[in-house]
Amino acid sequence: MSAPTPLPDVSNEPALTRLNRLAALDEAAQSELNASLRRRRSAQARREVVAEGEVITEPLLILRGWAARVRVLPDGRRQLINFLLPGDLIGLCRHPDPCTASTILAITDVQYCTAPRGAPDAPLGIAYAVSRAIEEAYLLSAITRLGRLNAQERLHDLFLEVLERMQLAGITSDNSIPMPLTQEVLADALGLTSVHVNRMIQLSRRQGHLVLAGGTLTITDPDALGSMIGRSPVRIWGGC
Amino acid sequence: MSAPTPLPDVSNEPALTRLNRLAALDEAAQSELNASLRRRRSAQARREVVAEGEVITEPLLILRGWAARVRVLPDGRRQLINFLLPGDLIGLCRHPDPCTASTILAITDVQYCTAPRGAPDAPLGIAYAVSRAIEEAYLLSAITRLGRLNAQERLHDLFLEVLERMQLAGITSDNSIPMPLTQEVLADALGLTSVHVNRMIQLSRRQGHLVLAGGTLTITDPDALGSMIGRSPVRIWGGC
DNA sequence: CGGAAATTTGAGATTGTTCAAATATGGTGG
DNA sequence: CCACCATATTTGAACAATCTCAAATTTCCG
Repeated sequence: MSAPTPLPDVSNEPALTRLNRLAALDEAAQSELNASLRRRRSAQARREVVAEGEVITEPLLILRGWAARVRVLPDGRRQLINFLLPGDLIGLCRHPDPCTASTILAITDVQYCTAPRGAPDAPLGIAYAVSRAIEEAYLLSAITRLGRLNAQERLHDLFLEVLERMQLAGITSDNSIPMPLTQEVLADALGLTSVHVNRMIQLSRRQGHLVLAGGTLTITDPDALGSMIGRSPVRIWGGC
Repeated sequence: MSAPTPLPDVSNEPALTRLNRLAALDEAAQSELNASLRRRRSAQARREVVAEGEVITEPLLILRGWAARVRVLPDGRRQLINFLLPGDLIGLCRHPDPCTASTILAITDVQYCTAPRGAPDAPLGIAYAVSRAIEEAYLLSAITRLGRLNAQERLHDLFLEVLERMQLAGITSDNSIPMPLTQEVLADALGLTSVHVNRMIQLSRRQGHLVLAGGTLTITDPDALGSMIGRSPVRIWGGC
């Protein structure tokens, strides 16, 4: 009954699931990825994965956990620019890159590996390109979030973004996701105070928008919540 | 004494100045650009250059005036995501691009043209890549600006960004720039109210940080102002 | 069971908003 | 050159959102 060796195990590696959805990976890509996956490194929570100004020699692929691109002001104020989830890439610099003055910080314990080189036209390269484009779209969303949404809306918008991204990576299929973020970390991402984040979470709980307990976040009705703030999911193949 | 015909006239086209500084353009690139430049189109202030969701078939190059990428919420709130100045490119999509749900709005009258194709390794393609990278760096800055700076700091930070970019395009060499933006437009870029923007401008005037009158902005001491908010100019060749 | 970290609560201080009106400013036609 | 209009800036005062600072509580982990 023993079947021939199947394709490399993609079943439970969110990073593979995600890349595979961005562009159908061929066998070459799969095996390169699997080779990389085996040489995984890890970073402890609160440690820097890539320090500010450090020259990234190779792009990295997040496998497990949450990291974030963070910028710190001289007086200590801190802004989390974006979260990096399994399947996200770091330092994919297409060309001479103005060395982005930002640090990559492990929010939880993080596992990552070197992202195998992908020729621009190979499936892997296409997946990378799509990934970059998606990342940029989320950056634009973050600007609108911080500029024009109020505290509660910001919270909802961020939670919806994370849900959407987790679903893409196959980490969840329903409306629940792991939520290891401290209210303080959330505050630094939302441009708010942790005290105020706390109050907004409680408000949203009372209103039945979400359930947040025991490290799990459930969003009652993502579509309804999204339409309240004019949020449309980031589309993967929008044309262009 | 008549010299041989010089290279195409780059002397007073900010877009050429900028691209030429991002990557030394060879004669081929110069002449392609000049050909494009001659077929310039224009858009009136307050008109859309590219409507939301519209498929961009060709990348565009801004030649004169100010445009902005803008996102509008269902209830009318508006966020200007970034400004597009002479030499900036629109719709440089490297690959399948999640059709960015944002509109390009002409803030002033704008002249633009089709950006000539640039092979990835040709000088033009390199200039485009650097341009993209710079744009992304400014997006990250915008997130920090909106998330962690207060009203007056946001104003200063934005003004410094624009000054920096205008200098790169050779539009100004001192610390003065044209400032055609309405306080209302500034407010939409800064995530503030036009009333509050007004008050912050007056405050900065009183403190001697800037002079703003007659459509011209002068920043008294850019370096000093920048260091007050931990702002470091975006570097063009940061390694990587 | 302890202790450190995270969440929650309260009350007052700030910052930024809202609404409305007053005052420039710039461009246009006469 | 002036009067006039539309648009942009400026001002005031009340209000709302968010922050700050401290002090409980609760939760998590060993």
